[in-house]
Amino acid sequence: MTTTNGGPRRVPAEVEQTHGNRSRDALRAAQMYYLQDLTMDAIARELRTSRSTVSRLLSMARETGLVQIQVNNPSERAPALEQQISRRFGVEAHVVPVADSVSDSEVLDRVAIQAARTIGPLVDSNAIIGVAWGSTLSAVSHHLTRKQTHDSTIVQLNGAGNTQTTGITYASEILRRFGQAYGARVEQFPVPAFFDHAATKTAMWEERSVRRILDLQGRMTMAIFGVGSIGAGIPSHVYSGGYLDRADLDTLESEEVVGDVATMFFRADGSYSDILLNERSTGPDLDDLRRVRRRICVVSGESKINGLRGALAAGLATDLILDEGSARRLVHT
Amino acid sequence: MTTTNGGPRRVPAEVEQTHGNRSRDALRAAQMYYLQDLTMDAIARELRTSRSTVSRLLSMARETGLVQIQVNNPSERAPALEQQISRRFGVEAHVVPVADSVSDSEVLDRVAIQAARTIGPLVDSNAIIGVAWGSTLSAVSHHLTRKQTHDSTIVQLNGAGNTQTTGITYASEILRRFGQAYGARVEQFPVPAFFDHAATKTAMWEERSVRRILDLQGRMTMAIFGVGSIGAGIPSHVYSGGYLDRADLDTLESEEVVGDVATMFFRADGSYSDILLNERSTGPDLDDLRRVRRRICVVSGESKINGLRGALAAGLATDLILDEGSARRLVHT
DNA sequence: AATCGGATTGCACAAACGTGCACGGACGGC
DNA sequence: GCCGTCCGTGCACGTTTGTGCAATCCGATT
Repeated sequence: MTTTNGGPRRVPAEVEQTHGNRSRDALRAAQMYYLQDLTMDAIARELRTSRSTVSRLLSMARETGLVQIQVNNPSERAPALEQQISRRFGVEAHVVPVADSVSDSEVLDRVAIQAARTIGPLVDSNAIIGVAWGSTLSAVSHHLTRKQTHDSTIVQLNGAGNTQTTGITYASEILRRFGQAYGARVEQFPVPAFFDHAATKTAMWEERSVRRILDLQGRMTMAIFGVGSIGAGIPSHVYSGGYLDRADLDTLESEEVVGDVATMFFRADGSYSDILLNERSTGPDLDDLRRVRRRICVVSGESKINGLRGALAAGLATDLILDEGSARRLVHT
Repeated sequence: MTTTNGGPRRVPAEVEQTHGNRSRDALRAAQMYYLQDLTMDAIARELRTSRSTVSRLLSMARETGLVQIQVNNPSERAPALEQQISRRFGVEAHVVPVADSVSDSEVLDRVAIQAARTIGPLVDSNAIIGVAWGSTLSAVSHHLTRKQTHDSTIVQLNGAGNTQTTGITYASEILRRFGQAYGARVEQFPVPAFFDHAATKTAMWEERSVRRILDLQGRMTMAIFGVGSIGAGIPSHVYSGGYLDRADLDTLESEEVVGDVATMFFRADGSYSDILLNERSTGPDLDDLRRVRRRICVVSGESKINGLRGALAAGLATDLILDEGSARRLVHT
């Protein structure tokens, strides 16, 4: 029992204490609210505080991962869409329900929230998690729920520098959020997205600082990425953000590239071995990527469908999280 | 779903549909509410229904186990009480936070709710779960959350008949609820709680119908029980419900019995091997009980503390769920 | 065809909840 | 010691949610 009697809050002991009390209260409140179905009002009385404080304790408990809410659609009857996708493409599908009427940006946001909550339970201690960057991953990173792990590492999948901005704060912001959410070390990959000359890449790849990252990547237990798509709709970050020049884009087109994962490109049939630009890209070799045990692909918006098809054909993902509209287009054509 | 054949249950694809829609909607709603943080109002619009329906869909989703809410107090800093109990008694302790001011019956209720939710995640497919009876278990059985499993069995731990009532509806009601919650078969144990003569028990124990139950009990993967306590406070069901006569009670006292689990008695030091009444009791041999992998003991109210001490000394439980007041008394004396 | 009963819906109201705001104590720099 | 800053609190308000009730739907029975 650690309540002060009625009067003002004394606690001459340390900040430790105060903090401890707060988080202990959060746990108590969470148990009473979620496990015993008391109202916040009742909890407030037992905790000798105000209802608003209880409300805040509870949101803290949720945010810090003290409370975890899972939604199962267990084997019994996974919605038809997910089953079809699973069968046809050999991935575990998580379809995010979204009515057709909502705007693209809202779809992204909602896919991101659900992706973050789906990923959470999959993160283990001692994990090495590769994370790409891009608008999708950025959105996801904003909604991660905290989960304490030991000895986990977040490693950047591909360089982010480009000719106009360093792009690094953008990517590192994403990584930082992941690291913070899971209490993990963060390893950035301080190279441009693309080298101008393949030879430079070859040279850099021999540098020990780079090899350290490559080594980490080689030992990834999980990778999280979106897809870029060429063609219909809005071009993704990579195609419009100053990473590639006109000539590069033309080359891609003539090579029938449909999209990319972590700035490594592929065709509609899933082939990628002889695409020139990949020689200069800093993304992970896709053969290597495919050896990672858990590879989570997050996709929002139907404009990405072409890229997604290619990525699936290439077998890049084990898990696919996408909005309902895209899911439907994926199977119905 | 063990309905009598020829019942009103038709399922001409029509109901299938409707029912399917409803449960699919519940899943969608749950995802949108718990995974995407939409308000019920917004969900109602996307589902083209009213907000109240969404509210009901969500409570259905919770009740049927579609949504699972866990509260972790992970290794980090398990509350001091739980750690102390774990260390001193070698059980995993789950302390239910309850202010001192609330009434005994409310304590029981809240312990029961939290126990039910704690047990839920531990139930697996192919489980054989032994369940005792008594006021504690009855309370727990009222709050179980549904969880679909395959090939699980609920087996009654000890007979429930007595000289005045058959006591069977009471016990079977508890079992039925467990079975329903986990989609499990229910195996009753149709014998009295105590035989009048030990010899009758010996004879009955050779009957094949009884052996079938004993065999199941021998293969239990989990056992759930409360404790009875002799001495302070209100006597538990067993001691007041017409199961034992005056002579029995006197004998127990002279043998220094402090409590029971599933009508098998023990002393404060945990010994039980030479207690006469156990020869006539239909509860599981405590040596056998101790071989069960997971043995969950639910205790509410400080009057049970004596019995609980004995049960812990006898090593009957692997997991202990109890209210905060009892937990405190357990360690502080 | 008429009717019955159970299940499901939306409405309306009350209860429960989240959050901007202002207050007050604790801490640290000056 | 004094003041600015930060953090946690309770209050008040608007929003969100649960639920009793009556209306309605749908299949089943007579």
